[in-house]
Amino acid sequence: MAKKRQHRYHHGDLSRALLQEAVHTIQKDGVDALTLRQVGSRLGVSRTALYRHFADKSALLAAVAAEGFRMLRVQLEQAWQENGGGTEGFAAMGAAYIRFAVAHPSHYRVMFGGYVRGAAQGTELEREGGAAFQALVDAIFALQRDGILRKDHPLELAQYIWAHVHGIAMFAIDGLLRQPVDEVIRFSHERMLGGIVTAKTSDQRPATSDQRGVE
Amino acid sequence: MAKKRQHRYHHGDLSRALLQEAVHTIQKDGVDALTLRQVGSRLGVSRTALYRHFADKSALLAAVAAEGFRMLRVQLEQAWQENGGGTEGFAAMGAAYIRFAVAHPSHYRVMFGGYVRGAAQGTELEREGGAAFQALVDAIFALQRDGILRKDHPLELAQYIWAHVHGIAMFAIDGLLRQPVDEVIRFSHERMLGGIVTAKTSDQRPATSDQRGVE
DNA sequence: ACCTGAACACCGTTCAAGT
DNA sequence: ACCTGAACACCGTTCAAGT
Repeated sequence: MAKKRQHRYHHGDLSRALLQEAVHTIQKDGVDALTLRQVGSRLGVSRTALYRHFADKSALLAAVAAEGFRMLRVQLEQAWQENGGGTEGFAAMGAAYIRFAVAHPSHYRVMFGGYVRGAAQGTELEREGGAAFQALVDAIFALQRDGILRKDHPLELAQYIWAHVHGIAMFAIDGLLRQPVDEVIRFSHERMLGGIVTAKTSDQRPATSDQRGVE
Repeated sequence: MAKKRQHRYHHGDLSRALLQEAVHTIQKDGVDALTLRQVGSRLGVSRTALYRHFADKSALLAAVAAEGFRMLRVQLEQAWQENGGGTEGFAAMGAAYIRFAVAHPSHYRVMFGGYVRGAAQGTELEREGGAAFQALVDAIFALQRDGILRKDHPLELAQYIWAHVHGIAMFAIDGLLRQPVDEVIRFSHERMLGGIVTAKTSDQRPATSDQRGVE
């Protein structure tokens, strides 16, 4: 519709606009279709204007990923707190994770697509990613303290749980889930807590010596 | 190394050579660094020779993914059978999955990197991917029949398990695992079977919040 | 500071032409 | 059938130059 050409400099927050436009493009056509030139021209800006705000293309993608981790962390913390922690909060957190991925697939794909390999030392991305993971670790601490979860090494347990929701999230995004996502969330939560072996009527589990070998 | 220029046509199986060279490049420099021109020139072949064997770049990647799924399926079936099925076979299968991903990260990344979106209808890729998944479903059928696993909907259960090993595999490939991969495999298998809730059925509240992981 | 056009060294893909 | 070089329409990135 013949967007009027701006001969003035880009007014507001170009950095933010570039980020949004990149996310929008990835959402619509995939990350491989993202070109800096098109992002610029969509915004009525020169194709090199972007370099005033991002070092290069991978820096733009790193910014997308960092934003994604920040949004994810907020969702996770919110889900935990609004449900008062505990088993309820844990379930809500898992659901929030998967729903975030489904709601923001382009962010999610960039976050875990390996586009951000080398750029991850001491950057905003690393910080935000670590903070999101920490939100889960904190929840696990609390659940262990309250005797709800096993007293495994918290980091190992967090990794176990994160890997699972990550796998579900990726399948959901890729359209590989055969059941509705809410059903998968429910099933996953239940089986994650209780395991997948046949439910014994008498006793719970064989005796795996009360304490696991430390370290 | 001044590879002698071949003025004759490429002798043997160019299709196979292209595939191998592509995998090698992805392994070394990542999938974004893969260029058809370089693959051709590495093989001492014109940069358009590839189009006699693959429709385009995404077809080449689809072939990499299909090969990956075929190799994975073989590994899974072998692990299951060589361990005589049952709980042992199941554990071996999970370990084989993760070890495959670690041993062939470039295949694995292409298999699940979303590079193969649209091209997946009725193709070799879809067939191979389906066959690999079926190997897991077959094992689950057997485990349910033998009363080892809960009688959940097999597909749902297979998806639950696959999502988990997939998540672990991705983390392993991305270098995000904080523990040795074999330890993660052991831990995952144990918790997947038995769940993550506190094992104690009797009351017993001994825990005075023992040593937390000091990370 | 922030933006610009021109230029460089690349891409994937097509196509008429060779053997 | 299989391979080739030239050509087309793109890229990311750099840089001297504008305001």
